[in-house]
Amino acid sequence: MEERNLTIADIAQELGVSKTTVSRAMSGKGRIGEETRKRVQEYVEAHHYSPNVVAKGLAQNKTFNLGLVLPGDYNIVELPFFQKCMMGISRTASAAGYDVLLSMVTADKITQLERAVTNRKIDGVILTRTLTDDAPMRYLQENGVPFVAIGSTEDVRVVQIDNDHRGACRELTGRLLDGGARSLALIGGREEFIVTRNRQRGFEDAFEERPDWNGVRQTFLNVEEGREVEKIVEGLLEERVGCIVCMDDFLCGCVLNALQTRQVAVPGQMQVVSFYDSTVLENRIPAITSIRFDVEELGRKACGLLLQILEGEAVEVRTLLGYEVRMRESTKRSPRPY
Amino acid sequence: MEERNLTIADIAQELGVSKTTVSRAMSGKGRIGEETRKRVQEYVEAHHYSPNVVAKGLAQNKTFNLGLVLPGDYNIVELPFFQKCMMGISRTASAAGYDVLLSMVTADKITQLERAVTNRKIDGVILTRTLTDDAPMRYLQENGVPFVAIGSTEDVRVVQIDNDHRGACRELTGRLLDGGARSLALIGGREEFIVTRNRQRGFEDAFEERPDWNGVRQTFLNVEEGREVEKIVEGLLEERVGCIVCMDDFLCGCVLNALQTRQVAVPGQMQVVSFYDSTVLENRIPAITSIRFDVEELGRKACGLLLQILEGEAVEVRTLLGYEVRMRESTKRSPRPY
DNA sequence: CTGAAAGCGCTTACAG
DNA sequence: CTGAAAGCGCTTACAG
Repeated sequence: MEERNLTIADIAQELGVSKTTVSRAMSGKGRIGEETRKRVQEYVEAHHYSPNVVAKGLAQNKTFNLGLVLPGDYNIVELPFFQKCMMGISRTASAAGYDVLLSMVTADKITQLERAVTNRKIDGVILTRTLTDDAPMRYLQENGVPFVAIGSTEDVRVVQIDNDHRGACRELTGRLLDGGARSLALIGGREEFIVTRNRQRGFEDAFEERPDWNGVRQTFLNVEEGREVEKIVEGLLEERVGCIVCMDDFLCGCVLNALQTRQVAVPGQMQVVSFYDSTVLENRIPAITSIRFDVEELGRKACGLLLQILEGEAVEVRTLLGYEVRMRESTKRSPRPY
Repeated sequence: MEERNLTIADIAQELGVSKTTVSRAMSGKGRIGEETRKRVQEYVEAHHYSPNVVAKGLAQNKTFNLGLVLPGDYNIVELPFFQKCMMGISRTASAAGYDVLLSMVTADKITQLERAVTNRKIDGVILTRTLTDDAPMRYLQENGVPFVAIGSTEDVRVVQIDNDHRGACRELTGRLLDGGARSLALIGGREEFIVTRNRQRGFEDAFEERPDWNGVRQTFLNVEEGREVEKIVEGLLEERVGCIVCMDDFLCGCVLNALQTRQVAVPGQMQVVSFYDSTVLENRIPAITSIRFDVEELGRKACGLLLQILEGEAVEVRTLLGYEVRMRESTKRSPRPY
């Protein structure tokens, strides 16, 4: 308890030096005698002194807080993503002496973010996803707040970091085509999420790379509910589509349910893949072919970028992280093709 | 941008009053002339002045930050709970002029929490779950940091708030028994989570209330993986158990998968219920009978309690929130009992 | 009702 | 290499 009230002035007095000296001994800035530094450091350690970061911040016009913007809407499938992101971010921040301040925003309300900025509680911000019409991003730009976006955006002024969703989807789709898929359907979520568009592009890239492929493909976007998926799947079965590509594990789960209800065997009668590998499908049988990203690493790097920016260092505007395609049972070449 | 640099001194000078007066006009503390106050307030609004909360904090020895402790381990089923909690907490905090600082802890590492406390970045803490051997809780107590725990604990000194898991499980189990269940099994997660124990107690309460009930019941705790569930279900089928009670939706999902694989009809041949209603099972067919809590409300109230404590108000040490039992198809009385 | 001054716990030119 | 002093942007006894 007592340590909590120990101040730099106490130490200075105790050691018979000035506050300036103590400050310098701790920060390492400014010239200071080796011996003096040691004396101070020993005292500090012995008494478990730790500086008041808030006061330090006030003097330096910094807060040592990073703002983390999280969507407040509930979408179960994305939750593991955000949690892992948070983990990576908060670890990296912690290691650099920063803490993470939370701002939850919804499509129409970014007041929590505004508060944090207005109250000067943060030095910079990490956005955890990008939208086509991105209110938080706009706000930060207008107010000159440094930030990095997890996700992609065409605005070349924003420092952004993302997994290569397009490349990943291109490769996965390519494998399906090369594996003999003749008719396939893509089911995706909201188009306002830029990641949705990138996945779609990757899907299409694969066809463009194979001009000789002749088959049928169709795309359903902005699909959000299980009911919609149900309808779509029903239609696809009538049209004898043989492969369903889902943009995320929630949609994939719905597709699997719909197929199960209708007694359609996977992969026997229908191949199914997901463009995102969360734990939602973990216990599914058969195991689902999908793409895996290292999300915690994404969080760590995003935070690292922001930290660099805050240090005044120049950073790459665009960072693209890798992916891993995991082929599993749901796309095993079917013994009796549909 | 300019507003961001506006200080109380600027306003004082501009208005020809002292900083003291400006400060008082804003805080409402201390006597001040109605006219002066109005002048200041008008200026403040016109120029979008907003005080530097950090400086204010330094002067008042407060931070206006609340620490939020979240588990860093990944458990998909609990994620919606924590997200909703966060939402409720951050909204309430925001409304009261506080921000939320994140600390992710794991079973063996609470360094992020320690950092936040040591750095004097927070005024109080909210714990989002309780454990039998709770390291974060112990740390906070030892360091005299005010906190409230979401969840229950026997330590009567800690301000705690929880949904009535025990009562909810008692009622749900009771309904199953009254509905004619003759042999049932309880499958639950880690015993170190106090919520697990409370659910188990509620389960047992129901039997004690019905001394005439004669049937078979068994309990499996510390079940964590799909494989384990598989084994258990297999055994239960051999023993002709007719009702499986799952402590959470993850376990329930595993149970359903196992039953499906073995072509066991729900509820026809087996009744299944879950003690926690997340969105994980949302699209399951049949719909699963379970218990529903208002988690965002839980977060709001927890935050409200902490805020009261910080204001020096006395609060109820123990708050118990309600629940809702949702009877669904998975427990419809079977037409041809097993 | 209002203000000058000291203080919150740090940092950092500036001078020595 | 070290220190006195001013400053970060607020609040708050104390005096008037």
